[in-house]
Amino acid sequence: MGKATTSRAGTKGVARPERERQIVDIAGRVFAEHGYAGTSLTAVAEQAGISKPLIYNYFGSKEGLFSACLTCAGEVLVEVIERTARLGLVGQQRVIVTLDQFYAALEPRPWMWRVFRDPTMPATPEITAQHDQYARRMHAVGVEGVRELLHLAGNDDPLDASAMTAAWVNVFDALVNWWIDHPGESRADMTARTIRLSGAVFGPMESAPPTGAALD
Amino acid sequence: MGKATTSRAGTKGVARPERERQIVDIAGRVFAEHGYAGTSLTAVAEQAGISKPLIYNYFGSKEGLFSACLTCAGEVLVEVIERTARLGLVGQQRVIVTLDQFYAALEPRPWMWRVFRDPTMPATPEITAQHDQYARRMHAVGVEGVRELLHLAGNDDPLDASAMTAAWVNVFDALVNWWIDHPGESRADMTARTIRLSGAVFGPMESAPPTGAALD
DNA sequence: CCATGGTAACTTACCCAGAAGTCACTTACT
DNA sequence: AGTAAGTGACTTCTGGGTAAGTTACCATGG
Repeated sequence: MGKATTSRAGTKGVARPERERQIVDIAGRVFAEHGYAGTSLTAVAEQAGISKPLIYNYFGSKEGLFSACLTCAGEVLVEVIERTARLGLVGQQRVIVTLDQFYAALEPRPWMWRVFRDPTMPATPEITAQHDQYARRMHAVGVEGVRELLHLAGNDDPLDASAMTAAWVNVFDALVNWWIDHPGESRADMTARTIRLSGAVFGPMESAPPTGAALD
Repeated sequence: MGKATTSRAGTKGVARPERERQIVDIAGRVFAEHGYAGTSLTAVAEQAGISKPLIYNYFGSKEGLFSACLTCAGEVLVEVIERTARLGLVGQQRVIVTLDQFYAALEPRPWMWRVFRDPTMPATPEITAQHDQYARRMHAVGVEGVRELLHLAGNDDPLDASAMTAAWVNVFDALVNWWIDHPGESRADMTARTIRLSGAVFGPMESAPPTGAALD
């Protein structure tokens, strides 16, 4: 017969790396929904079906857990934007292809975007430095495209380029969040929508950009 | 001689309505900087030079205080966007004038925008309902302008209009936040910048829109 | 084929700082 | 004297973080 104690301690047969991935994925979802400041690790542990100390065992602190989520998000997002930039597309085509690639990257883990842009993330030097590193790389790619666009309009003001880059990033933000709020829409739906909206703003394109499976 | 007790209780000659306005203004700043979840009323009381119980006396709870800030922000923002819409401008002119009016409204209290868009605001029915009410009114005005623009491009898809409205709101968000992060720029600077950027995207305008003191 | 011990995966039960919220009280103005 | 403005000092509770222990798995030696 079993002991009188009904302790549920002991391994469940899940290896550390796999468990870490699972915790990061669930924590990312919760951070994205409530923000870093509004998230309690007790809630994360509950949703993951484990106990709080295991999180501390693996990640050291709440901030450490957030840092792991941020790394996951930052690596993916930077990779997408830098790879897309290397395609050498310009103007409208570049916008559409970049968004299409973002949708593809975010499809499995939409929380990454909101975690990366969480305004309540801890203001410690470590997190700030980590975020800045990714943000700078993304901003560099964005500002390069924007400067090109502004130059065509005869504008070389660096502050204008900075403001416009911020605006563009927020357009991405809006479309990604709109997508998260409309779970019925597939990635292909969103890309088609992006093309229609872009056409309404900039006018129609000369040639269709390469999207979807053509690049994945 | 004074008593041995150096109690600092007693009125300071500030009437309740004035004190309430002052508390809302300071709380708004703190909420905007750290988010609702990251803000402690002790810190707010400290910055206001009063004690915490006075806040509870006047606002009942942390949520009540946030609600007061939200009311302040919502009323102002809705008023601006609805009043501007009534001017009957269209397209590029409408965008520029609306932004110009937003800058003017936010100049004295820039925190209003961030409080209105705080992702960590309490998820209680009261706050949610209050925020939704303002958000719906603003969205309605925005979607009307966007639908018109899309209709000119031969697009009447309501989901497209919804997504594009979200994108536009976030462009506003980006420019307002950019402004908050660049305190050296005056409202006139920002409006001039808006006009340059709008021209680069849409092409130059036929006639100059009425901005600045012309409408205030 | 079984005991035995080492280790990795896990949990229960706790500590403690800080923040929400309250009570009884004090002071100043009219 | 009455009332509005205001506070010090509490209670309560949540949430980050920890100490110490429990259970399962897996290697070895008999």
